[in-house]
Amino acid sequence: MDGSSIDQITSSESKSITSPPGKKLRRAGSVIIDAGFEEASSRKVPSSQFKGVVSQPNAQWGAQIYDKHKRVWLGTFKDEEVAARAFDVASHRFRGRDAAPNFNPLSDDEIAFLNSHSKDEIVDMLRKHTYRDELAQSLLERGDGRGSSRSTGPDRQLYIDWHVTDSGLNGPIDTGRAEPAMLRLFGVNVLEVPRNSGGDES
DNA sequence: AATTGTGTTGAG
DNA sequence: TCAACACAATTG
Repeated sequence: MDGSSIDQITSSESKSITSPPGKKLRRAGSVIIDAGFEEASSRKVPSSQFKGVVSQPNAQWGAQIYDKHKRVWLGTFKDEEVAARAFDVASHRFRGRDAAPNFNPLSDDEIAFLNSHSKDEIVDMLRKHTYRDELAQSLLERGDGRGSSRSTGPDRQLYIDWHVTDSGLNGPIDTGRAEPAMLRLFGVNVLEVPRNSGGDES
């Protein structure tokens, strides 16, 4: 596809945006648990406070949802929150409005995206950790279909930062080029960087 | 060997 | 429906 020069992340010491991808970012507005108690001998992993999230023996987190007496595995995740939101996504897709999400209800855009895919597809995305990108991709290509020609402008690049939003989108978004307005509409911080910067990131 | 995902059980 | 636990299947 676009094998040539994906996105050169210009370092850009701009203060408006936070750290570049690859760095662990702090999340805001999340629930912080206090895992204060631990038994002396038992190595039992602490149970998750989130629905649909189970701890794995390896100190990771698994997400699962039950559909018709059957367990549907949603994959394993490094972060408890991500696993919890994976459940939220699946929950919305499986049970529609009856879903009991761990976090805020999903945005209309995301729900529309969910409804445009089968359960298996959504589960597959979650398990392969590609849901976020698929969702972003879908939203970026949406619209009136008229502004798409302009989005391919080669003289600008977008640096996209992320943070946890109410709509439930998090993680880095890989967009070659897209309409900033579209991204902002989705609650993503977008910084347009002129190409001549060409800095490197540390 | 390490990790993921399933079998299974038991509680709500 | 839900998750804890045990362990088989899978992956590196």
